[in-house]
Amino acid sequence: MLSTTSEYALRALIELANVEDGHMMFGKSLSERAGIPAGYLSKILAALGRAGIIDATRGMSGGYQLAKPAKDILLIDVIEVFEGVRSRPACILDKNRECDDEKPCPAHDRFQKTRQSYLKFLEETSIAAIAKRRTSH
Amino acid sequence: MLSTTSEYALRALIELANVEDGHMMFGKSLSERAGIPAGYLSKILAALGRAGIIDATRGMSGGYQLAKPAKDILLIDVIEVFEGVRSRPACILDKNRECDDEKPCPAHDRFQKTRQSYLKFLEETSIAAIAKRRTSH
DNA sequence: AATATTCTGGACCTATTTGTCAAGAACTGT
DNA sequence: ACAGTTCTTGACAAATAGGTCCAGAATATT
Repeated sequence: MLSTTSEYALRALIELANVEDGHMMFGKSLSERAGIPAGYLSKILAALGRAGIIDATRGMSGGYQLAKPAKDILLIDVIEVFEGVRSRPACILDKNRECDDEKPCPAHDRFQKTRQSYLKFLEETSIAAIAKRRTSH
Repeated sequence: MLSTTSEYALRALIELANVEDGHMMFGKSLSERAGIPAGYLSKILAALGRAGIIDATRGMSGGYQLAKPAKDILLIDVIEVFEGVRSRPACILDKNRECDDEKPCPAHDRFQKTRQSYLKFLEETSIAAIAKRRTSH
């Protein structure tokens, strides 16, 4: 469904959403808690940083934190960082094709409902919504 | 969503479903009509043959044909040939995890509806259902 | 039987994804 | 300023997916 990289990114952001406001989490802890190879995670976090989704600080009292409230980070925002235009579900028979009501592929009608459901999930679900601990009390 | 290989397989089977009953289609024609590299398609068709989904005959009047009625070939049957246990939509946060109502991941509830919709689509849609021309009249 | 045709299967190649590693930059506390 | 820490970046390695090619097996026609 999602690439391994996107799964990693979401899991890391969920961990960060569960950190107390104003506090940071080290890459090492994040890696252990989310079950992600530390070296690879550092590249994912760097990309999320460039995208303005998280902030990073170096040094002893550094670490990572969300750059904005978890409720303002949507799943689609995260996935787009890593999968670009392929983030939104496309034609089930050809991911490079435009497939809509005007130019439907033969499976368009049958797949439509699932596609809409998935698209809605990605576009309307925030990190806050899927993090266990609520950041706002 | 699907791997390129699975998309190719579905497109090829749709073409075969639209062939007149009892007739065969050459790999060359299939490759052109479905827009699939001929050399790669031959491996995909060989796998579908070993899985009992299509039959192949060599020689001048040979080619490929469905091994059973298109209505009896479900999308999940095709995809399983190439993606194995990863065919069914799994946990959105970890494709290697068991994620169900007993041991839900934090996103389980929100993703549930989409997951069920996609699973149903794969398990209840046949090649006949998405081939333009109906094979049974 | 010879020939032309088509599928089969293995070897091989290329691109992408995932993962590793280390040097260097940035930050903090002493 | 220095030492200790943490993030950043680029080079590189491993694994997987996608694709090419061709010798050989099977089939039908002559």
